[in-house]
Amino acid sequence: MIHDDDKERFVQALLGWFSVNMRDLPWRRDYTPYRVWVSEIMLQQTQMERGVTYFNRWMGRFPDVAAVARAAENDVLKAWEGLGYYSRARNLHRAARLIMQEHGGVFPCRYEDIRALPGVGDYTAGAIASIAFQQDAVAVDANVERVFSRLFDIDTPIKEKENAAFVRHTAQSLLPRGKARLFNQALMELGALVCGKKARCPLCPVQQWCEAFRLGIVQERPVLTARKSIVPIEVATGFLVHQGRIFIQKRPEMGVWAGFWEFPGGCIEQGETAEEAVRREFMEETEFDVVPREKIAVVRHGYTTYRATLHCYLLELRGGSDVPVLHAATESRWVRFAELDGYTLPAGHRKLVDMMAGSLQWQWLQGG
DNA sequence: TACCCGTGGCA
DNA sequence: TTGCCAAGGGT
Repeated sequence: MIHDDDKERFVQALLGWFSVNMRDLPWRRDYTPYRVWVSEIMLQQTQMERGVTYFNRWMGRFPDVAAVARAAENDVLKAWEGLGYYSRARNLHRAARLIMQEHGGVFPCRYEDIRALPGVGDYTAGAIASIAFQQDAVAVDANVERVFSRLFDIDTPIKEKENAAFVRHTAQSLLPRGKARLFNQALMELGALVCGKKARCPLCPVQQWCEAFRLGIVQERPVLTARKSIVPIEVATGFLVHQGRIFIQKRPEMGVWAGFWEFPGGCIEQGETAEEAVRREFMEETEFDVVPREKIAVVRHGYTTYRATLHCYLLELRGGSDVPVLHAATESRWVRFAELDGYTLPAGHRKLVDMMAGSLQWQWLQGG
């Protein structure tokens, strides 16, 4: 428990710990609004190490808001390829153009204006306002919720509305004026480095205020709500090769991987072999009559609530036209292997391309 | 308000 | 292998 007359000591312990243990991250070099914004969007639901890799590459490509606004959406998505949750990239792009048009190219500093940007919710608005502009705003993410669920031994699901409100209110009451940049980051850093899923209580600077620690039930907090279970699926897909070129199609603008390019394919149904499935899927999606010549790879990858196993084939046209009738795409192309680099693909399909590119056996295909 | 939206690391 | 989940937001 943190009593009113104890708040200052708690904050000092937390900030003192942070000043010693904060990680050296690229966006902590200088807290320009643009860099803070991009880092916050990139880190949503993303592991730190991957975020850093994409962040550095992104800054090389888009050094400022204007550079993002100037870019075509395809180039923005290409820079985001492999990171997932691609609406983040689309919203970043929209927001950049909005900042150029509505804010004269200057990143807005008013909380309401930041919050109004597409892709910016309560957490991100608070993070940008506090970290970039030193405003006294809270930034409650899953780290902070976990830390508070233990400090205050919250014994009901942390995602419940009342609990979220309590965490937000409590964070606000603890927030030291003028130090929100440090305080918010310290709380999140504590959740990431010490008070993680597996708690490392001996390292904790605020252990003496932790109710769950006192009760010996740290590992029972936070109380989680049931997640949607992961569904394993078997998928058939592959390279349809014709005159040295590979068939790709562009996915619809709605749903998963909106607007991404892909190789046709789909789920293997009950009682069906992978070869039968890939033939059926090509027929349904393109009206191509294809024949599998060879199995070229098995790729595993997860997305949203699925864990997919991709059975990948080298396919040929059995006959007829090389002009598809598209039923699951807005556009299609026949491209050389090397040209695939320029298209934005779902991670599983990109993985397949990378595997083929790295294999001596398929050099003839790459030369085509 | 549930549900959708990706991905790879880790135990 | 399988489940869990990492600096959430939009609808």
